[in-house]
Amino acid sequence: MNPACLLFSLMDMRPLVHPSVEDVTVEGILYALSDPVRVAIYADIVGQECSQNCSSFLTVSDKAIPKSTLSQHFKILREAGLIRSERHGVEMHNLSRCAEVEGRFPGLLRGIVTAHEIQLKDQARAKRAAAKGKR
Amino acid sequence: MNPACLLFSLMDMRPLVHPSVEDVTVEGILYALSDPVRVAIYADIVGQECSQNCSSFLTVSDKAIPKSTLSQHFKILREAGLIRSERHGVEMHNLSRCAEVEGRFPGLLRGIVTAHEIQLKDQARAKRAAAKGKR
DNA sequence: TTCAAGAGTTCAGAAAAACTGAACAATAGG
DNA sequence: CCTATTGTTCAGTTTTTCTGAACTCTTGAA
Repeated sequence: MNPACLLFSLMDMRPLVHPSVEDVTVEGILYALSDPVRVAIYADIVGQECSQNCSSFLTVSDKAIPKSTLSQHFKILREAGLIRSERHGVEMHNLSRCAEVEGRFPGLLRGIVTAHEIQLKDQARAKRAAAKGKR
Repeated sequence: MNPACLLFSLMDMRPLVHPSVEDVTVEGILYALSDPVRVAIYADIVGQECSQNCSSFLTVSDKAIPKSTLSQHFKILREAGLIRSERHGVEMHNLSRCAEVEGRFPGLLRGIVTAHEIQLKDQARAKRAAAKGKR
């Protein structure tokens, strides 16, 4: 048994599970980011300089997300190795592990985040065009 | 109604659905490639010079896949915009649309395929190390 | 110490999605 | 026409995801 796990179980704490970089899988990353809500959350965390707590995502792209669902989304992002979550008092700080993942899979996350940005811009442009066509 | 669709419906054929490049989504691509079987199929199609039919994947990485399941996997890859399928007589030829997707999302597919290759190499190395430890 | 409020997690039932055997279509070659 | 081959569709089963309710843990005030 891992000494850290033993310590944590003796202390009756449930530490958050973070895979080590070598245990991160491509499938896990792709699966985690194949959900619109999760990729929006991840893009936000990557884009922000300071870490974000979970509840700041109770509404993502004009859609209300129940906090139990949000908790699952964060768990999936965390266990895919995409983010690191740390308790700070009553709330959680989430920060991206993109540097680590970049070391193992160069170009992967950059490609995904860039593609996501391109898609957002295209959607915004299409929306403007549709609005212009109506009036 | 799209004239091509009308023609096809009059002819009672069911053409395969291929989204145009601008309708391809990041989520769709990530979802399609988040499955081990599908990413293996896709990597194979990308790697091969000539197009492959579906049944050549009835066993993927030492695992037998029912052909109904395989048909669904190909449908998902196709409707994500990752491959183009063409009937040639009784069988289907599948070829990659990576050049088109590269035009819309530069670096995305390269990053994913490269990451997949890195992971395969790491797994092979870990396997060799485990075998060496045993004997 | 006790109480209340806030952030997140866990659980279990409901809803949605994936898997797959069986039946089916479509084609090529006898 | 008959058969073999390739792939699709359908429906029932299995698996996964979603989410409201109850719960834990921490902070801060009384």
